[in-house]
Amino acid sequence: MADDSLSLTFSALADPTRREILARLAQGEATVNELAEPFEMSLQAVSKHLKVLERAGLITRGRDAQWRPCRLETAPLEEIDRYRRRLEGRFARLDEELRRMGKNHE
Amino acid sequence: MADDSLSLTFSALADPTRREILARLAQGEATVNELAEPFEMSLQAVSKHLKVLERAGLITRGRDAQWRPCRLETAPLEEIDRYRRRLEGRFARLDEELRRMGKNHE
DNA sequence: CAGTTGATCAACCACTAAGTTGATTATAGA
DNA sequence: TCTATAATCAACTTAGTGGTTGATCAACTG
Repeated sequence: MADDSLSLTFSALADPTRREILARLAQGEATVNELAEPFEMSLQAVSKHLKVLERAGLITRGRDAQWRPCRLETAPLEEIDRYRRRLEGRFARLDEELRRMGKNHE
Repeated sequence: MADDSLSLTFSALADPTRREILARLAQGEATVNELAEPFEMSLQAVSKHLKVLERAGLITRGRDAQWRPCRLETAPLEEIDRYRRRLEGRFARLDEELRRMGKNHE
């Protein structure tokens, strides 16, 4: 996979398990064990998912004794939103262009 | 990879080549050859990328003789935007909650 | 210190993804 | 009909992902 920040973010969000983890973190900080609890998979697997989310900047991890509390970070979400708006914006201008030319682009 | 629609969309967007293709399509329809032209890779590879984008609903393909003109579709972009807003919305309410409780959550 | 708990590291396996080349299909045009 | 062009299909290679288990590290607790 490419390692630019948009690719990392989109790729991190492309997994349902990771999206569930983020949904949980939107309710507040949680430890690895707490995050792993709802899933069938092993703790190690969840730990790997967290590493992916962390690399994408979607979470940060603190330290509290032997716990590593995770928290959601929204900066990458803002970045994908800017990407989307840029793309849709260009497309909208095209749409307008075609309309001005009187073409039927439907 | 999971085959739910959010996963398909995020996964499709996680590749820089595919994002370049979408950027090109935001300027207007294009054929496979036209889309492949800027890239070093083979035509077949680009054709595969288009299949991924099509499966995610990010493009549709028409037919014009032997050409298969591609066009951008924005519905999946709207879906990821709704996802983002939902997630950030929940997070914002948490933020508010913590503020009401007088906690320092920074 | 010994034991327990939280979490990560390491090695491995099965599957998928992204690229290649070569063959094939479909249409246009001489 | 024969050839050229647009695109896809098929088979294969390589590398990466998501999961497993077992070992290890780090910190609290008796």
